[in-house]
Amino acid sequence: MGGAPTGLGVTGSLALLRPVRSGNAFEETVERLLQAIKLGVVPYGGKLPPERELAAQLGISRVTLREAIRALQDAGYLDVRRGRYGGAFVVYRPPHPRMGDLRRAVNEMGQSDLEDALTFRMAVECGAAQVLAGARLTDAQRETLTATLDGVNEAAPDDYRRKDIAFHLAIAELSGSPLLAAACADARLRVTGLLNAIPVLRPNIEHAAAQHAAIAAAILAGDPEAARRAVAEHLEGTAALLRGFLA
Amino acid sequence: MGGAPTGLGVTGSLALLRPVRSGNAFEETVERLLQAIKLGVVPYGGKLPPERELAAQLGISRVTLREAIRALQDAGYLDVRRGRYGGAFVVYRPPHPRMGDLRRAVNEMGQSDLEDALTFRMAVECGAAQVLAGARLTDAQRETLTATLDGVNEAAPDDYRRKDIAFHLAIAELSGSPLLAAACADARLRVTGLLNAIPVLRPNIEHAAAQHAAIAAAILAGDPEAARRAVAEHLEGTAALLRGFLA
DNA sequence: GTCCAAAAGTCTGGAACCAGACCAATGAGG
DNA sequence: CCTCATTGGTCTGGTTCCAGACTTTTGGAC
Repeated sequence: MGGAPTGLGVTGSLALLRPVRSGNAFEETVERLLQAIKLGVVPYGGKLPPERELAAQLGISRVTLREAIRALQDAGYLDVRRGRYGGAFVVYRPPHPRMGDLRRAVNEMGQSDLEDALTFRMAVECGAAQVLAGARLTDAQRETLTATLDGVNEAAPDDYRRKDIAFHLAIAELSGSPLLAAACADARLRVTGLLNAIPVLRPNIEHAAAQHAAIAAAILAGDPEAARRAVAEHLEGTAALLRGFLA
Repeated sequence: MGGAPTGLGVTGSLALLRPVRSGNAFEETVERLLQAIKLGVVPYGGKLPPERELAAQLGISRVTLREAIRALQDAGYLDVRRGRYGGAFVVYRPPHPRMGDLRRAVNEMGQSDLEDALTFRMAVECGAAQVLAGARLTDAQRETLTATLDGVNEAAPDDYRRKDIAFHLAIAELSGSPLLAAACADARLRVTGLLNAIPVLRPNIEHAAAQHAAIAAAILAGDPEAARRAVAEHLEGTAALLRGFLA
């Protein structure tokens, strides 16, 4: 095997020579909007930004955006009204989750993709918590953290997921690294569909609440190691649950 | 402003409604290939994969890939030869670094960008090492790790950076999470320009070698905590050096 | 010297996507 | 009731990008 020098070999080339484009602009857009709806970024009854504005934000043409909106309209997620004060309104309530949905959702995703997403999330969220705990926090930062923590604890069941997301993302954003925050958001997105299929039960909430409190406490106490461990423990729980549903 | 309900507010919508396409396929491809060359994924004298294969990996058409290759050829990075045993060969050597270059490079980058990149790198590389140390390693994985470690230690000065990158990326890729590997590669890319501007001196190499050895040992011993700490210590060194050059 | 496989180079038709101009509907406010 | 700003709906021409078939060059193997 003379051949050309292979450099780092497979190592590195896998990461660097990965696909440049995620794929089809239309499908990608549908997926994004669907995530925004299911995550509650745009709540029930809420309105998407005007087409021209949204198209600019997403970096696509209005035509492509409209196709995506049309698809979601046909699928019953959106109600589009024209005229002033019109727009694309969210007409979708997340169904109350059942364990059967979860099993289906987990198996829809490939096993390797699930493992990838869980590993990635574990790494970046632990990293964010550790960084944040190691930083000198301002009063405003401390307040934001406790406020979002309170938000989860006081959330109505229908709002629980949204508040939970807000707490996790707050840690990421407070870390002060936009790159790290984006990575955490991305990681969360990849498991959102699955987490949404987990019923929100009182014991789970209480369990999670204790872990959330531990995370916040460790961060506020400035103990990076404890913060990292607390996040790891928290995420390990849901990760194990999801893994358990693999065929 | 009555308006529509805003959901998670800025949090989340920033991440969700970000651009779907990174931009122009051609430019994106040029950038990628350039990174691969500068990172040493394809070393001096080495050959890029055949066009058809590479196009498939990058998820673009051969036409677009060829345009990118042509641009790099014109810019003097590649030498393209046809016929069997032909291909696109790397004709580029990173210039020998001087401290003046480093100062300039650091200040070219914004302070916040530098801080962001360093934080991000710290988080994801620590995460990767921790994950890898916590996994049950196959013999092949162990061998890959020790082989890349030996690679750094035996590297000629001109080749040191490449081998160093190979070692760091090997840890990321062995973690088994493509997402995490991509994040580590991305993080490394953001500081490559700076690291390349640091002269490779014997004391630095010996210091780094000891830290590399500690990292590998912790991973092979299956001690996630030690692995994480070893990586943190290793990265903290260069991070402090770079921070010292801020205006 | 001839053959052949592997690689770059070329061409074509079509699909996806875009930018921008223009049309149509809607409902609050005068 | 009328006006008008705002929003979705439509159309047109052009650019980018793609999939695949085909051609040419090259150098090792026989």
